[in-house]
Amino acid sequence: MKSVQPPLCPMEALLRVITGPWTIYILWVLSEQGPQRFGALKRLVPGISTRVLTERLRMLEHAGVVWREQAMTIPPAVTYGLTERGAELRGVLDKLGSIARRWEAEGAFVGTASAAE
Amino acid sequence: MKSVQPPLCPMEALLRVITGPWTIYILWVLSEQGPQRFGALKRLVPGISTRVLTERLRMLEHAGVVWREQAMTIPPAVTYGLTERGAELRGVLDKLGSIARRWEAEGAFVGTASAAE
DNA sequence: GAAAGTAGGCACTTAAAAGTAACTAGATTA
DNA sequence: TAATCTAGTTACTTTTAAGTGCCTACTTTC
Repeated sequence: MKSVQPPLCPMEALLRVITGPWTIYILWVLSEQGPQRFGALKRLVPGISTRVLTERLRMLEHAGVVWREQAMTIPPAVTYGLTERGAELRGVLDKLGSIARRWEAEGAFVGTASAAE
Repeated sequence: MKSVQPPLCPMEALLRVITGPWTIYILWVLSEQGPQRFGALKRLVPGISTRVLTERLRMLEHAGVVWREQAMTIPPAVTYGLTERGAELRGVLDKLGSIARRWEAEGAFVGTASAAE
């Protein structure tokens, strides 16, 4: 038995890609700091577990939002960066971000969760 | 012991508002069909449980995205609709939606989950 | 010869989110 | 008199996601 879930929207699919606790943060870092290696990325997203970071990167890669480049050297070096699609996404996310900041200033998120504490 | 969670972004806060399985769907319905009463809304979002619908509406109301109007009649009649903030949100969501549709056409979400099955 | 560094994989546990179902109140209708 | 309608609430269960820690392979460095 599976949950019902709204079926239609491609939007749901997109949101399922960009949401989840750390995803936007990762995209943000890749966008601001440029392409990063796995370890560096992990350090730049403090608190994330390898497991989740790996999973998110796989998912983003699969959706074509980030690219992955593996150098077959012996301590393997893997680098991740934003694709064109990722950049495109960032455009909208920036707009969303400016709304978010304004709303925050207006106090929209006060008790919504993730407030202080 | 609490989970760490990325602290900074107001964006995370906003995304926490608009995500969750049914939220956008609800916003979409309110945007397309206009203000609706609770029961009608539930019928327009097939498969959702009262529990989740209530919770989402409370959260959206709290964030100032939807308004709630209760007529104190005896079978109580409660109506929900989009606020100005909700309309503003819809603007961006539309953009995100057009990206989503394009990406879908390009096959971005094929194995991302929520694909056919 | 031992330790460290890279990019994860795998198994196990825990916590959060969602589903399910039963229940409320008072007027109206059959 | 009993059932129905509205807009939920509450308790309980299930599902899903996330966190934690341990393990690998090979080379270079100490």
